[in-house]
Amino acid sequence: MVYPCLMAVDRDHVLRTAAALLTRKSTATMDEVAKAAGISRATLHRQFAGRDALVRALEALGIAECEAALDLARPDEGPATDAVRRLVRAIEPSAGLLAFLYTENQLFEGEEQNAGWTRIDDRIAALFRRGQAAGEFRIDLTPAWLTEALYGLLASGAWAVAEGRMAPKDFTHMIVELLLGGALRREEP
Amino acid sequence: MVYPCLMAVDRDHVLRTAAALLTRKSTATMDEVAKAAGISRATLHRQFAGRDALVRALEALGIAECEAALDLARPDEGPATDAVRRLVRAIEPSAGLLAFLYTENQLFEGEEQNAGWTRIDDRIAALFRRGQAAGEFRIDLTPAWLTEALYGLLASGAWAVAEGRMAPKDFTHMIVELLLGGALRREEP
DNA sequence: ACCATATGAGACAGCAATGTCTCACGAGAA
DNA sequence: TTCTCGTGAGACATTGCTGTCTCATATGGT
Repeated sequence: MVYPCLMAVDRDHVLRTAAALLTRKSTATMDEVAKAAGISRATLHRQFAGRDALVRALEALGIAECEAALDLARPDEGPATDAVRRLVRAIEPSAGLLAFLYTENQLFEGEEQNAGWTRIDDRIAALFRRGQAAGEFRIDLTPAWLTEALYGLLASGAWAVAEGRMAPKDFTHMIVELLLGGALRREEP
Repeated sequence: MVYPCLMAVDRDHVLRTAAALLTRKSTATMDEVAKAAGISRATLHRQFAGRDALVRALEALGIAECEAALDLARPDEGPATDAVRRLVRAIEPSAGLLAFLYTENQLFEGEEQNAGWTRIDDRIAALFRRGQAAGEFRIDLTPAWLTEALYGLLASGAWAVAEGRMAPKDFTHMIVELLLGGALRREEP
């Protein structure tokens, strides 16, 4: 019997290595990506038709991880505040990849973006909208902007951690507290 | 009499055009930059030795505009809350350029970054620290993170406006309210 | 042992952008 | 007019990355 393709595991490894590298250096060469993954450029090119295909695959990975994080966070259950905290916590391992894709997406200006992002945007925006409807969140900040801001804060946090300006363990707390509570000190109750 | 160089005004025009273009398309060619500025590639090359020099000049411009915005915002006067609002308002016209440089800075990973950014970081962090000392801001979010988050929100806001997902007039309000107040609805006093 | 398949190494051409050059044109000063 | 200087247009070589190819090797199943 022939097992024609056990590249699946390798493919995932390459993808994650590439994600880690491109997060740090978004202009890394195919050669650098290959070296980082411990394979030759030829093999890299066999698995991903070209740099474009690699980025697309990373995009698909990012989308899948976001969806998985959303599923894990149960955004429809309990207080929206807690759901947001669960979401950030679940999405933390993917934050670096997300930060890369967030800036890379600026390149896709002409073309239509992957429908997966729309789905994710909608699910996150729905969470914020639910929080507004429940009276937890203020209504003068639109769900779309809160979603956008969440992406921005995730990217900022990922970079801050990557460059050693923030301790990894503070990631979730810093993002959630700023996003939800803001910088202002609350009045004592 | 000979007037050897009235390129100063042109240089500024080219710089601002390049900033506007690179904000939208960060991989724009020297040729595209030149065409956008209404000059030939040769002239562009005469004013900026190369693409690197152009980006450096844009960085200097961004630093100068940030410093000017900080001066204008008087970060040491009055409540820190108001100072932050003044700062965001003053920095709004430069937000696009800032967003470009914010992502471009990820490229300078190896080299030391321009000292100007350190100065600006320090001034903004000092503002947040002052707010903390005055009891306006909570102390569990570090000034460094608040500074980083401000950059991230400025970039997110600039992109949201550029892509039509946010009205330009909402820019300052959305950023300041989220940064200071957060998404949570405040208890009625 | 034998065969199949994936891999690594490297050669190769193509391409896009860069940086440098020359030259002709035109506006402005003398 | 005449001279000068900045400019635009384009040619040119160079560079770095890409994508494709071949071939030798190693690994793993039969």
